Amino acid sequence: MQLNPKQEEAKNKIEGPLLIIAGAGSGKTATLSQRVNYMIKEKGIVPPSVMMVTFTNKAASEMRERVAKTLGVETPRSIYSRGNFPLIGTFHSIGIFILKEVLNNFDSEELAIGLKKDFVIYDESDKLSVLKGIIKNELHLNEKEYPARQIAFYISNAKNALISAKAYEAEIDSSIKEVVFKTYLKYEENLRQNNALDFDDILVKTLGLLRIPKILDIYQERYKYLMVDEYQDTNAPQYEIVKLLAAKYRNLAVVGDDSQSIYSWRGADMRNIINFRKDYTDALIIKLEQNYRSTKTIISGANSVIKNNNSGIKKELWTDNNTGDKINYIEAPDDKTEASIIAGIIRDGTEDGGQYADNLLLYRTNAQSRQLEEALMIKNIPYRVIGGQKFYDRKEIKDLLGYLRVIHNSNDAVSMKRIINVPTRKIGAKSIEILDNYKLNFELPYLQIIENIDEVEELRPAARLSIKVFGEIYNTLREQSNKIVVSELISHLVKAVQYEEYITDGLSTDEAQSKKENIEELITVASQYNGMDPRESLAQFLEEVALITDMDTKDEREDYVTLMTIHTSKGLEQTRVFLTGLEDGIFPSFRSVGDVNALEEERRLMYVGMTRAREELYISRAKERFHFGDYVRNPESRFMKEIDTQLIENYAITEKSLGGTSIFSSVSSLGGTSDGFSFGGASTAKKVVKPLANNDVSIFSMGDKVAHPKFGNGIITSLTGELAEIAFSSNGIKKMNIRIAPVRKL
DNA sequence: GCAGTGCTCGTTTTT
DNA sequence: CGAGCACTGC
Repeated sequence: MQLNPKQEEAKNKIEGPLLIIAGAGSGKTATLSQRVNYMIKEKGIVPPSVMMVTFTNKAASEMRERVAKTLGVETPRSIYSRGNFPLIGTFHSIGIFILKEVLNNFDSEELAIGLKKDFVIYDESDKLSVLKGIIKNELHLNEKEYPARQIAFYISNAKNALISAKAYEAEIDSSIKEVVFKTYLKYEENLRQNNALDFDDILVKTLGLLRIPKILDIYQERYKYLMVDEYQDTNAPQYEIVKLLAAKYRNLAVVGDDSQSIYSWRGADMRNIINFRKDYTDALIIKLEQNYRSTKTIISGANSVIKNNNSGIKKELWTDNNTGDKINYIEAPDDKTEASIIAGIIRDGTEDGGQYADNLLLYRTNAQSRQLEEALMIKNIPYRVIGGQKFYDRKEIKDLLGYLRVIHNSNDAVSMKRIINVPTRKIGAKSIEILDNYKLNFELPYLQIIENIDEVEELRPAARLSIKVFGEIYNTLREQSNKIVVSELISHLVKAVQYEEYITDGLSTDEAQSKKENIEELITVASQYNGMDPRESLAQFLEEVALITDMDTKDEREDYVTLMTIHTSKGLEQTRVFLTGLEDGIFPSFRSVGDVNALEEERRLMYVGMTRAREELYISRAKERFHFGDYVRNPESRFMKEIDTQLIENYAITEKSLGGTSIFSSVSSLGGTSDGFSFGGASTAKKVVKPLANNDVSIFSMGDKVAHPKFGNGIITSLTGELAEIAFSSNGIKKMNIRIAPVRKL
């Protein structure tokens, strides 16, 4: 791609500080990748001295791909590209990279950051379980009064503001903060003992290392050229990390758009980009305002919304593209109809030769995806939901990862508690509590306690025996982890602990099948590390799964509609975009309406959503929405009123566009009795309300094999009229009315 | 020790 | 409405 003069200028400015204000769709990625190319090919800069920070793993891998192409080398699959290549990753992945490298080369006692090598990363639920334990068992407080989620929120905010546990004492101005302080102290101690860190710590600990002069020196000397994308969304630790790394050579290019700053709730501070020129008074500032993505209409619409914000850097997006169609506004009577109209438009679009993949469906909150999914299912439209309940949050995946984590680090108490009795091996809550206390008092890894379990006198002999049995499995797996790569280790582990038997028992065949498929997928992901040193493959795999999100996984094989939150869509673009749920209370969120700053952030979110569209933009709202158990009527979103009316065309709701709702509403009115059936095609199988079956009894006879969604497969052992006795292979004999039961002949 | 049941409570947005 | 949780009865 040929760069325009401003992009060219940004490409050529290599030395010294540079701020690129890159509007939506202004060719930022092309500029950045060509800039890297220019540095290396024209300026003779060695690739490993370049560091580039992106916002998502997906952006990082795309950038790696582009850079690899221009350099004519193979794309490194991760940040550990030992070869002659720039370091490209998110703040978090680069942080882990630095932490691991430093901990492998320096004495951890000397570094004093409370972390040793082979650390584990705790996710949200791990964090909550630690906090719950502290609140309940150590502080003896009522969890209802002090919910772990709320405490976690305070602690996370403190970390993002670089306030340590000790320093938090100065923050106390309420009884809740008093509790936060106490919990925070114990939480940090707990992490240290488990050799674990949470997500916020990745940045805080990395910063801690870089504050050590001799460490900082290494990284300043190695990475002399720095680039940071989405700079408007950096938080305090990230800002400090960049500042330190850039302090010596000052070759720092930051890219961003204050109009697209949407993460302040996560500690991001827009002032970092606005004040860049104050931090680096000699900075060159380049504004990329020409949009190559969208029609004139869409750009005008987005501009008319964002101009209602007061804060920010002055700029205006413009385009040479066609005027294009008007923005379609759908005002549906209710949320079901809203979804159904959208599904109808998508279907009609494909009948005219379009692709499902041309459509992007956006919403404010993940919960809104449900209605849309149902409407798509009814019309048999393939789709994929990004985000929401993530693959790695599923029980079977968390269980197996729990095993891998305790194999990797036997100090990891959270994972140990998770798996020591999964599948059940008669190690109950009481025994786990005794082990826990023992570990806490003697500061021993689980491995050692288990090996010397006979010394734990509080345990009954039966419990001791159960733990010994577990200990043998655990030891075998640990030994194997040195000999076989992680993908094989998972297969072994599934067999060793009889995990498949565990999921087959007590679950329907459908559920068990989907869990098995998930395990298969996990093994597939892990097999990327085949051929590596076994221990190293385990370590890297665990790191990957800790940092990866759903949106990072590539899926280019099929034609499907994509659904995601507006936040997740930042950086993406699509031919036709639907922005749904434009109602005050939903978007903007009811939590923001009273607060000017929060409202401005919501408006920026609206701007982000609108500017995702290339050709067609649909905006929709429902006059009535089934929200919390009953119907609510939200007024039209204030953002809708901010769009120039001349740009809008009201979508005419016809009989045809309503078609398809009737089937579903009659079904859902039955309520109550529901049986899930999975929908083929989409990867996320969802439940749908289904009426009672009305089977033809005459097709069944004694000895027939049948399938039941709850009980699995079975054989009809007796049949009198409609009443059948069915022997299920894993659920025993059940009596049921075969006409209305959800059974299927095999 | 564990499954099954009834209860409560809740909802932004994510690396 | 539904996930998650405490409680109860084996």
